[in-house]
Amino acid sequence: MPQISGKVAKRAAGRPATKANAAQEPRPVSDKTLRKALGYHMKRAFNVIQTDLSETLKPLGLRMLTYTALVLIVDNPGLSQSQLADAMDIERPNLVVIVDELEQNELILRERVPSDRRTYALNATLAGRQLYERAVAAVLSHEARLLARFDAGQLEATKTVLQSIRAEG
Amino acid sequence: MPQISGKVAKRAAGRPATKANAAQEPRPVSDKTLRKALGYHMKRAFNVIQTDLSETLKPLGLRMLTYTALVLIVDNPGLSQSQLADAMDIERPNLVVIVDELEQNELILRERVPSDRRTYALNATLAGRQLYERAVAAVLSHEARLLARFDAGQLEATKTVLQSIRAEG
DNA sequence: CCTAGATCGTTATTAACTATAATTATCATC
DNA sequence: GATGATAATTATAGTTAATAACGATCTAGG
Repeated sequence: MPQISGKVAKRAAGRPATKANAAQEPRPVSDKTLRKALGYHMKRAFNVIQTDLSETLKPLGLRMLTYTALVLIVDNPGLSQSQLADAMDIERPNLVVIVDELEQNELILRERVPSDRRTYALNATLAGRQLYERAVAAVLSHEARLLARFDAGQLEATKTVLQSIRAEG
Repeated sequence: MPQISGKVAKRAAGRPATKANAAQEPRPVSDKTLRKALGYHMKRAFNVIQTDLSETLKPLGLRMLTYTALVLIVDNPGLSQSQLADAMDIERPNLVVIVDELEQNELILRERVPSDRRTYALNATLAGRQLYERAVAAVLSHEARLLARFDAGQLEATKTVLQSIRAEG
């Protein structure tokens, strides 16, 4: 899942520029057509953010999906796996292993609810809530550093666009 | 790869609201903590755009990766697989099957270059260039429809932020 | 009551994308 | 000419996503 970035720079730096290859100097690959689409920029930017996020979470023993699930469980105590899967936009079968992992790490509990014995009420343990605090702080501070150079107006416009794209579906 | 979206709406719509469940009406799941991070909005927005893109490309027999590769090959005739992999930010081994697929569909050619017989010069066929035209037009018009409601300033700010994120790595 | 249909969590399976190590052929350099 | 680097490839494994199907349970209509 972590994606390597910045290879173009590595390539460009590592050229000895001898007489032999001076002629066919590897001209940088043009992405003039791709860059007309916002989705292209979004994929590249998302790769960067996702890699950064993964490295932030790794020392805490979390991945992006387990982080997302843990945060939603802490913020919404007692929710069901179906609700959680809906909130995460993933299929119910794929959530099972995520909840399994959180449960095995004793970060959450699957509790039976008497009124509907088909469902589990998901609740975080104390350790889960403590990890939540550390993980959320780490994620936000990491991202703040990554976005430090932008002004609030730019970020607000970006957030607005991204949110509205999501809303339309 | 296409991700289902809009499930929350489906769920909310399908409730009969009888006496029994009126009490524990499924309150919408709160993402108040997650939404503090721009990466969260980016993932959701990217899912929407990616799903839209995949559906746009499917009738043309392309996926996101084969589309990206085809566009870069048409725009950069004769480039090598290493250059292409670098431009796409994927590992060289993973590019092989993509180039295989484009070649089997007779959209591109792997041509030996005499000056360096280790590399292939990738070039699009006539069919490849024709499909390129149709695919690029389809992608841009689809995205234009998806982004129609935003003004140019918002989109420009978004593009600037996304590009700079990518540049920093 | 009680049967039919729906929902919840689950298993199994498949496909797509990503990442790493190792191999072969070729090139560059000393 | 030997040594090391590069290009493409093979093999492999890990992660994520999508679908079908099942048992248990709930809901609704007769």
